[in-house]
This record gives sequence, structure tokens and C-alpha cells, in this order.
Amino acid sequence: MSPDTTTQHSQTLSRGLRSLEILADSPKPLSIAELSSELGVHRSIAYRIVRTLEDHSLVVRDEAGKVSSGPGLAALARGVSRDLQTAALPELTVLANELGMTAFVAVWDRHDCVTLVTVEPRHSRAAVAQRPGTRHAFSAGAPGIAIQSAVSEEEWQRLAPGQPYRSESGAARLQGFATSHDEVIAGLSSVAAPVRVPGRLPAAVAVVYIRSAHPEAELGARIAASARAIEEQLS
Amino acid sequence: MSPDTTTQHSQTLSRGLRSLEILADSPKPLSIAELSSELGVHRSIAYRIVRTLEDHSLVVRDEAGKVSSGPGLAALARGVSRDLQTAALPELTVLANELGMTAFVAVWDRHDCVTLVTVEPRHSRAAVAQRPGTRHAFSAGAPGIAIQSAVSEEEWQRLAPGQPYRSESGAARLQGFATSHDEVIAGLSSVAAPVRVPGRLPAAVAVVYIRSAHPEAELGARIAASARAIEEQLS
DNA sequence: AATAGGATGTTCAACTATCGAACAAGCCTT
DNA sequence: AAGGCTTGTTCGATAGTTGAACATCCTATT
Repeated sequence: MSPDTTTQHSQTLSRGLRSLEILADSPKPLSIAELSSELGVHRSIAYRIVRTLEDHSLVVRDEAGKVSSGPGLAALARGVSRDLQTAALPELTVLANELGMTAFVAVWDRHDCVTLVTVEPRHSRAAVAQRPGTRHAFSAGAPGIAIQSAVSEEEWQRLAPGQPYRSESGAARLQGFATSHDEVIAGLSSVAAPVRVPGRLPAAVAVVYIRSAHPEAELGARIAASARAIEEQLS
Repeated sequence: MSPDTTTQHSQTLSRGLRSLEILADSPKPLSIAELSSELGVHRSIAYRIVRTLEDHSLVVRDEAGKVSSGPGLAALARGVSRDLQTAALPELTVLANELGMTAFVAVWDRHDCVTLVTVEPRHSRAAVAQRPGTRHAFSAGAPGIAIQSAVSEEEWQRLAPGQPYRSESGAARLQGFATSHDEVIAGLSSVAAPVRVPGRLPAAVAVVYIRSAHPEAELGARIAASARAIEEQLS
């Protein structure tokens, strides 16, 4: 077909992983026929993929044969930046309940910023839902600015070639936290502080809240303190 | 080699998934050489696997080339029983803070019971850590009993052939919750209530706490109330 | 400074795991 | 009972995978 002879990536594995992505995005269980057409492959291929995923508890089949994501994924996700998760979770819990806002940790993944863990406040009436796995470009949201502020512009160009370096990063570096308003969703604000650990890419602690007259400086100082507490546990 | 001609499961995909499991269990990043020897395959195979996993953001390589679990797994895990997670999280938060105990949801996966989401109380001084992905046989722990109590003994034999049906299930079905002491870890107790949703396998809401003179009946009633609140949101 | 050792990363022909058309079996509806 | 539709399995051909061999980088040692 295409003249590039070098595959450089595994077809079968890639299809299996795409299956997991498709299933994770699907609100309802899929039949194998539906999955195979989503994948653009023959049904018998989908059968073998599903059998294999099932062996690893990554998918589950219900009585009608429909396929959905399985609990094994929870175990795998637990291993992602395990020490960061461990150090951050108690801090996030305190932050969320103290401020009455959803608190979360976001990490740097290639072109964007991915939410890793979130904690909602005790009585989550007006709390903003921010679920793990959410992705945002660095051009949107306080966590992205906070992460950028943890690296110099030179390093940024080296690590993320082509990606713009936001002007807000300089100010964020000086005050120790970043803010954003109406960037991701209109009416929502967020405040974030970088978590720097030597040898790892920087991450960020952040909160989101509905637009209001919060004293941002205090909020920022509070979150930056949490970031330092997390850093200490990791060093 | 062996005379079974029917493979029935994909070698390449299985190796990729084993890689994810190995990385999730490893406390530190692995080199590709280490990973390949863990897998028992040639290094060049591990390279292709890692490249593919990297394309899907499921693994990350640091500057030294070491491989570790990537943020994409968080997005995949989010899709596991998404509606159950969504309905349960706020309830778990309230439970954890109200009782001062770690609260969690466990689901049925083949032979055992897997922790899906957990919430630790606000000030987690003495809180027991129960991380997502933890597996227990049905023979150990209150969540297993609670799940068993949601199905009849006939159905249990059909769905989990060979697995014993615990005698405590009958009592648990009557009172609406199950308890256990020193089953998983000496000194720890747990109380769990089943979450039944038509068309899906039963799950359980539970708390764990350090052995003490808690009034179990109250605790059980409280947790059973949470289970009902979750069920209502799912129906 | 130059050499040896060890590690990481890439190439390409041989081979074997994978692919997918064809087949078989179940399940509603007509 | 026949027809259509869906789910699941078989098996030869093929293309994706395999792994020895090669290239490259880094560090330690003489």
C-alpha cells in the first residue's frame, strides 16, 4: 500500500489498545460486531482481541455477549506515577474539603495536560466534576501554565518542539501559582501550582471553581503550599 | 511445540498487556532490556511493543530511556463501570468523612473481588489505605460476602462454578450488610453492603477500619443506605 | 587520549502468528 | 418450516512478527 516499508509499531497490539479506547469512550457495552466495525477489521480478529483482553481482565462480557471495560484497568491505572498519587491524594482531600472545590493533579503528557486523580469536596452540591483522564492542550487552563512555569523557555522548546510558550508562565513562576478564567469552560476559573520533582517531568496541583470573587492570592498561596508538601514527600 | 493448534489468543497483544502489568507492578522505571527479560522475549520485540504503547500514551519514557506507566491508563480506567463510579464517588466521600474511615467500591471480576475506587477521610491520620486495583478472593473480606448475598446460591453456582458459597451470605442477605474481622489483614475489620443493578453483576460499598468497638449494626445500616442511594441513581 | 566494555537502538530476510473468507450454529420473525 | 440475521469457529495464504547481526553512544580503564 503506502511506500513506507518500516512499520515500527505493532499492528495487533495497536488494535487491542484501540479497542480499549473505544470501549472506554462508549457509554454502553458493544457487541463484537460493533467493535470490529469501529476498528475497521474483520469480526474474527475482534474475537481474538477480545478473548485476549478478557484473559487479562481488561474487558468483561455480559450475558448477552456485549463487551465493556474491565476492572483490570483500575489496577493498571494505579501504577501511573504511583508515588505522586500516593503523596498527592491526602493533600487533595484536605484541599477539596477546606476550600469546598474540586482538587486534582494533572501531569504532562506529550502535547497536553492530563488529569490523573481528582477529589471532590465532602458535600458536592456545587462542585465541578473533573474526572481522571481529562485532556487539555497547554493553551487552555491554569494547570498547563503552572507546568510550563516549571521549565525554562529553552527547555520547553527542547521538550515540546513547536508548542507555544505562554506569556503567563513568567508571572506564574514569580508568584508560584497560575490562574485562568473561562479558558476551558465559560464561567469556570482554576488556580494551579507546579509540583517539581528532580528527574521527572513537572506536574501540577489545581482546583476549579465557579466564577466568583475569591481572593486569588490567598488561594494561590494555599495551593502552592500543598504543592510543596507533595514535593517534600517525593524527595 | 505443544499439539494444541488453536492459539485462541493473540501473542503480540498479550505480550503488550503483560508489559503494562509488569510496569504497573514495578516501583521504578524499567529499561527496555529489563522489560524484555521479564517478558522473556528478544529486545527488539520489546522496542516495538514500547513504541506502540507510547503511541497510545500508556507508557512514558524518561530522559534515560526508562519506561514507566503513562497517563493514558487513567483515561481508560475512567471508563470502567463509569456510571457506577459517577454515582458512588460522592456517596463514598460523604461516608469516608462522616465515619472517618476509608470507603470504597468493589466489583466482581471472575474469581475475585476488585477494588474500583476508594476515598480516604479528610484527615487521613489513622486511615487504612485501600488502593484501587486491590484483589481479594471471595473467601476473604466483607465485600465478597456482600456481593455473594446479592445472588442466590443457584445463580452463584452458575456464574462462579466451583467457587464455594459462604455461609455468612444468608445472614448478610437478611440484615442487608456483611461484616468481617481479621480476614484480609489481622486487626482490620470491614463492613459492606451490596449494590444491585438489574442487568449487571452486583457490586459492593464498603468501609475498612482498625479493630475497635464500633456498633456494627449502625455502621451496617449507614452503609446499606449509601448502597441504596447509589442504586437509585443507576436505575 | 585511546581502547575496551557495556549499554541502547536499528535493520532485514526467515518464519510463524495473524488475517479473513468461508463455514457452522443459534435465534428470532414471517 | 423457511428465511434472514447475528454470533462464533475453522484453516490455508499472507503479511506482520521475529531475532541475529549491525551501528551507535556512553563510561570506565589503561
